[in-house]
Amino acid sequence: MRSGKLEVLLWERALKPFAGSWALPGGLLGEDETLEESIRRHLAAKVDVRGLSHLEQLETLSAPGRHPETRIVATAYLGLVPAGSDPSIPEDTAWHPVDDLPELAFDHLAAVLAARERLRAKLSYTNIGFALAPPAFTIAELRGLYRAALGHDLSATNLQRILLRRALLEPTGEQRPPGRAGGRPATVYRFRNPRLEVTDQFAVLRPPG
Amino acid sequence: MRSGKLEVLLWERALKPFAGSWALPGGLLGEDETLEESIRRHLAAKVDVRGLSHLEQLETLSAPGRHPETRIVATAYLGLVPAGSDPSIPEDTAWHPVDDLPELAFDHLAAVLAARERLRAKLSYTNIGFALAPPAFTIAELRGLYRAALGHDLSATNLQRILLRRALLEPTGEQRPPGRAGGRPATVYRFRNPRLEVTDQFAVLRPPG
DNA sequence: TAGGTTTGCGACTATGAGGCGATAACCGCT
DNA sequence: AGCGGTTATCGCCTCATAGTCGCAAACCTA
Repeated sequence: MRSGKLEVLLWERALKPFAGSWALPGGLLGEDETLEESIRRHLAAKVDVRGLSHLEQLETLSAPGRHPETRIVATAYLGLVPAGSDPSIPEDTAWHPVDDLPELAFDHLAAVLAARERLRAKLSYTNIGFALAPPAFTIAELRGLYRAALGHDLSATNLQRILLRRALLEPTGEQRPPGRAGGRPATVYRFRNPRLEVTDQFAVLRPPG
Repeated sequence: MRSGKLEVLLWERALKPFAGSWALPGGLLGEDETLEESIRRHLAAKVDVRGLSHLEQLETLSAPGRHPETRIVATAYLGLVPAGSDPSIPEDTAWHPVDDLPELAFDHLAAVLAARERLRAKLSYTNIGFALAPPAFTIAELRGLYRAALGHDLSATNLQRILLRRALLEPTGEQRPPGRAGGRPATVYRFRNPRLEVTDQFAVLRPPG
């Protein structure tokens, strides 16, 4: 989450094939590592992986022609970084809004779209917001994150009640002072559990109206 | 679904490694095929794949030691066959109840458990029942399938209303005559759409009481 | 025709999402 | 100090849907 938008870290390819196109970070699987270890290893070459708040497997892409030269089967992962953390990234990488992507190499567009779908679905029935949110936040700030990730607006009242009822949030005890225009100070919350947790409620978060 | 239980087709390994253990059907990915094509090809060697009512990718298993001799990364798929269809299978394969599995080769137990979880979850928010049910059925029969797949009982009244409200079922117009003991004849239903369809309702089907 | 059995359906309850307005708690300005 | 403006929070209401219960429908056998 950067400046109110859901963004993805892309890497500009210098070599053929797809030179000049943007690609997801990744690389070849080593002899003695799992896929997740491999993802973390390749990602560590680009960003500080300690900032990674969540990592989960998506689907495996296997179309024979997906790489124009050799046969490569790729497994896509969804990795999340909390909002506000601004890790330094190399020259050849950049954040791109998911809603306004450049031309992507290979079938990486499918992977990005699958990732967004997975994220949207899990926002409704898990506590995956913890991976998107900073350590502490107000309801209004959290609403902004959910709005950007879900792609539609939602009621702050409703969001607060749902997350509190599911016991996913807890107040830190602190308050956020109001801005210039005044207003009641907002209570600061944090996610109770910093690991993925599935709710027994499956109700989707809907747009108002 | 066989005799009221959720079962999985396994293949008894003759060769090492894991000789004598049971394994999921499958095989190596060919040079010019997708994973799904490969699954269908290997499956065709065991059963009539035309009976396959659903096929979807699960997760990709990549632990370096999962094969004791070579390095093999495997992608697990969930395939479903409608109840009542009894395809002929070779000598070295057999159906095993998912709740009472023999010793499985490699990490195939993890794949089977993941498949069962995926199926249970999708029964609640998709029409995946179509892949488990025969072409036509009564509510009581469908309830039996759901009970076996979900692992718990559920109310026939509730199941009927939910599936009808979501417009997943439609009556065929026929009726099933009652058995020996009598009783009101049951209306026969079928699934409206023979392809996977995600409901906007995410409520989980709960056990009674 | 009486009694038993299974299915179907309508009425009721419970729960949680979503909407709306009142109130709380701050600001800046007069 | 008082007042209008602003933002956050909370309580109450409505609505949709899941789940429960019991009765009526429609069949059987004796």
